[in-house]
Amino acid sequence: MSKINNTSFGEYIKQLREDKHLPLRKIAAELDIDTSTLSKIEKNERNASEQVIERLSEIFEIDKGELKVRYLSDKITYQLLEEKDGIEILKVAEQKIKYYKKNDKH
Amino acid sequence: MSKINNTSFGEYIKQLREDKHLPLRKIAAELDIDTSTLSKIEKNERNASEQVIERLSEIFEIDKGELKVRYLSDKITYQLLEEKDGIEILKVAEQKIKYYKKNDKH
DNA sequence: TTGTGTTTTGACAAGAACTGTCCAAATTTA
DNA sequence: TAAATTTGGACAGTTCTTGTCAAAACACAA
Repeated sequence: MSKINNTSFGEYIKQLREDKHLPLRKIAAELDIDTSTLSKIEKNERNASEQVIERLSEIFEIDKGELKVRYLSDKITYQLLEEKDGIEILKVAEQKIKYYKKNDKH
Repeated sequence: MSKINNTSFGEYIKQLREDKHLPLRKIAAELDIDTSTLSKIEKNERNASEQVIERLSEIFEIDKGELKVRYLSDKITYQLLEEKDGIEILKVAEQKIKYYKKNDKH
């Protein structure tokens, strides 16, 4: 199983930021976004763009792929949380992705 | 593993419709949507609303839950098809959903 | 407590994405 | 060929997302 825990994307980057005792203001400046936007990203109230994710991975020196996994898994979780058959939906999606990858259809 | 094959949602309902030799026009009327909209749904170019999915399940006498699984797994597959770590993202999402369900947090 | 820096919230306009709708072109069927 | 079916493009209306700003709420040292 994966080692990524159940911390949300927002909570995770907030944690990274606080570990380094940096204010939102500073990170937001480095990301070239508004402080309030970053605040909302940390509270999972706004999307993080591809660019923001990339810069975050640089700033905190973490793998970009891992960060994307955290981000996108969060989004999918959110989409399925109210669904009765959430887990089955994921299983079927997994089959489909494997099928498409196998057959080179992207 | 699930028994749902790798047919897309659109292809699937198109198949159901053609098996009964019914024109788009008729089904669209029953769904109370435009013929061209149904055409696009069958080609996966438009979203199917909750209501449309429900009516489709009635018209073709299939389980609504299964139809939703087909529909939503398609959407998720599409979101992840270009991602390098698609499968891992699904695994992490699965953990998260289980975690939330266990802790009753919806 | 006041003052200073930080974080959160709500509002707003601009832009993007999605919807239902119509019509004409293309395709299929008879 | 003619009729029916299917598809594609265009359109306005709506909803959702975005970046931006300013004020409110908060934390906390002096």
